Amino acid sequence: MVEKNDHFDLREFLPYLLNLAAEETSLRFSAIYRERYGLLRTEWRVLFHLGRYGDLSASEIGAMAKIHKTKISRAVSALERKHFLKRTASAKDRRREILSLLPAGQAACADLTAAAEAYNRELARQFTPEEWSLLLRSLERLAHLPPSKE
Amino acid sequence: MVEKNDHFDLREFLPYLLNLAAEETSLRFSAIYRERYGLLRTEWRVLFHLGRYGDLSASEIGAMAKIHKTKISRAVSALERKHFLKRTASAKDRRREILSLLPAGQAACADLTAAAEAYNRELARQFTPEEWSLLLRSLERLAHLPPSKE
DNA sequence: AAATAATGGTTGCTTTTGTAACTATCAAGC
DNA sequence: GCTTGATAGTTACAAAAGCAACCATTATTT
Repeated sequence: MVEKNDHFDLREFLPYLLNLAAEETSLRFSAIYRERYGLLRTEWRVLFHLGRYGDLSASEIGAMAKIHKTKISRAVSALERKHFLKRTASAKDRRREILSLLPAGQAACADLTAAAEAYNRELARQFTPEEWSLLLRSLERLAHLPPSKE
Repeated sequence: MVEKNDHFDLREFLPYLLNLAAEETSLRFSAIYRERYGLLRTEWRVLFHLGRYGDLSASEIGAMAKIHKTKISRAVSALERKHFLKRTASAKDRRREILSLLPAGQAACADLTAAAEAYNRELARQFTPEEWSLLLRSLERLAHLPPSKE
């Protein structure tokens, strides 16, 4: 494991570090929604968006969460099979489907949101409040999200 | 797009932000190694590790980069097909294969490493030096990497 | 020394994702 | 009103990843 003369280390390469950190932190949480409700990551995200922002169409969710429409389509089907949501054809535009959570979906969403908050707080404990908020803001910038107004 | 009364926003959820940022920053760089050399992400990582740390076995790379052995196995086969590396059976342990870069692999690795450095500098320009180094250290901590000694 | 366990690596099968083509509906131009 | 083009969503096919079973070899146990 002798190091070469070159100076550039993968551990200074931001995309690499981001991938490792993302994988590491996602893993433990994905175990929760997988074990409790048999959800996939995209399904959890769609569920969360519906619970958080109310009834939305598939493409609205896609725009907000940057998920491709085929992934959303499959996630919606899966959530429908679980009776977590229902579709309602829009009256004015019959191409669109309004998605709304059913009681089972709302319950799962509330449960998982609480778990997500707890997990987030646990992650935050590794940092000072200043480090934490700087970290979040830096990631927002890298993800090209509009800065949160808080 | 009316917000619910609840307070927790996905944009404060670290795993979500990490995934978005990772995807966003990986995308542009993956276009480079894909277009120039037809490499997949795992292949690029294996190539880089060999270029950076010298001859290694598959499982050594896997341990360093946290990549599963089947992914490595297939990446090594692909790199071998491209004549980017060769395998040498270890004398003392005939199960192990020492992987070493061939000239074509070294050239590709040097080229891509330079591109990675340039891209990294470009990303770093979005931050002050203090923010940048804090970001890297935070990600290392989240990824459970031993802190870099620099 | 034989049996058992552990390690390095590959392969086959299944699940998941990505890409592109497709249907259906709506919007715009002429 | 018809043609063209855009949008919402689904589906089919291909690429990639995950998982488990599988050789071959080495280490360990008795």
